[in-house]
Amino acid sequence: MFWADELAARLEGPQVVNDSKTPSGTVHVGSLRGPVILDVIVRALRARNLPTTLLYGVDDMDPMDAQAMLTPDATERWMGAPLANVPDPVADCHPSYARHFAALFIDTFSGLGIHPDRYYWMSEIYATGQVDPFIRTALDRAEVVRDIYRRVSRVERPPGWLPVHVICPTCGRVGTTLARDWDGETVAFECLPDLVTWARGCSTTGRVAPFGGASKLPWNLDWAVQWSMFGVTIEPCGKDLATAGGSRDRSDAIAREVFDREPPLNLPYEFLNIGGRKMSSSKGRGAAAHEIAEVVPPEQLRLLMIRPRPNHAIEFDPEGTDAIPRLVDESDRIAAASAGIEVKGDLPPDHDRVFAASLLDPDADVVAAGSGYRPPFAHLALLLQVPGVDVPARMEVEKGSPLTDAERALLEERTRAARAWLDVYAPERARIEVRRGALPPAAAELDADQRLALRGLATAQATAQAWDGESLQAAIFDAARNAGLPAGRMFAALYLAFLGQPSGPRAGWLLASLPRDFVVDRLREASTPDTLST
RNA sequence: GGGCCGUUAGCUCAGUGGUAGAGCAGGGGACUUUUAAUCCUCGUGCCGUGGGUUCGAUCCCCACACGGCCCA
Repeated sequence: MFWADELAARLEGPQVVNDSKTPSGTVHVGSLRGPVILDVIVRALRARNLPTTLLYGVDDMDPMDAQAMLTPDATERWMGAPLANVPDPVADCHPSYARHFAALFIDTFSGLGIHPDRYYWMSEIYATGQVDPFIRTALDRAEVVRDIYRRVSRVERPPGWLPVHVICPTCGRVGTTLARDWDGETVAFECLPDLVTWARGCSTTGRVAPFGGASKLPWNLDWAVQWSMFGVTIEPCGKDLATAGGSRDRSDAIAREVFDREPPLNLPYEFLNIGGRKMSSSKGRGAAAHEIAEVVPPEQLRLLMIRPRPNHAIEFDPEGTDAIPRLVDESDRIAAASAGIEVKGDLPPDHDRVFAASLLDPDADVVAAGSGYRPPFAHLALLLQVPGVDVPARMEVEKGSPLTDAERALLEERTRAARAWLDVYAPERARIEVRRGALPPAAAELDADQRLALRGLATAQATAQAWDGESLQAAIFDAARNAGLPAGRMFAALYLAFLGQPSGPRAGWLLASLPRDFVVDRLREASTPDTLST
């Protein structure tokens, strides 16, 4: 059974699925695995007719911290301040740093078919006072919180430590303040210059009532508060948080012991690793996240992330490999099989469910979606490299009937992806290059029959009227026949003469894309043995 | 130091308590007009190592090794 269906089968009643993210800067495409997994779970629950809500939170009260410094986006001036209060570094009409980077991330959701029922922003939630009762409870039970940190994670907080971060009324930082002495209404605080290494407080001291947005809870309490506030029943989380004694364990304990509520079902998931993080020195390009989203169409990106079980790490290495064409091919096999078309080889269990989960539209007709014509990726990439080829027309010929609107849209999407793939990732052998400068050395392999046929083609084309793919393709077959050469060897001869390889794209169109003089000269050159010695 | 995952055909990965599978790559073949397409055909790999349970383990248990990632 598909893993999401297995999970859904164990559950009963209404479900609230939640996830949240700190908008600390640009994110890795691997960060999308969480949202995709969430979406697939929600679909599986709804397929069982369980009323299900998908929430997505933005933890924009979190400070700009050491994590943000790992991205190229952090600003020295604002280190320690809540991300919601940091100005947008790009100045493209977002009200804050948090809004800017959250929007970048969230905008990719709909492109991947992910549509949460509701987004919430913690800065807004805090401002409304909804968190106040939880802050009060946390302060009343500060010793319990301290004990949980000690017991679960072996983290020792100083005596008198309180689980709350006041937002400094002087400098606006939240990451630099230490609170103590909760009297039931206010806490004393200090904004310390050296509390953390990544931000410098302003030394202000005072007392404040930590409510209505004047403070924020530590992240582990925030998390548990979200569960209580929204009645969350399922919340998968990444392995970085799910490790023993880690963040999730602390929040689970806080939910139980501080807020008296059983934490939601966890489903730890592994990361999506993009192979060999090293920058490609040869091309000066890296395997960066946004590049992958450009090159892998959304349906295939979803498939990549959901086909393995969530607890399996995914190693994806598109750089100079055929990983992307293979992913697309696999997707096409699953699609065809889901439409009832016979395919070779094994399929994942419940392949039609896997296919449905990969589609952007949760209500899509699986059979209709799977039975459309899907141009093979590598073949498409090849055709795109021959100038002058009418790709849609070629695809109609190969399909055997006109393309539907959906098929045309798929072709366009794939054409963009294939071009980007050739541009950034494709291995050299997937690229074709006409050797314009000189006869490729490999042409020395040509035998007498092949040379004769090439010469015949040269003679015919020197004076031919037409210079287009169809005509040249026909002329190639004619020349082969006249020389008594099997068609396959004729084509091999042409590829050796022009590409230096024994095979290539449709030869007629390839030649038609080149100047006639060059083609005729090259054919003659290749057909003359003694030119090879120079 | 702790945790999770992995270790099966060149590569990517399925898999079941009963003498191992697929895709891709690769080899071979077919094709007088889809010629890096299409079709046919070819896979004996100590299923990481060592123990244990069992009539029998790649699949269960225990160690260990190696690899990856994460937490501290």
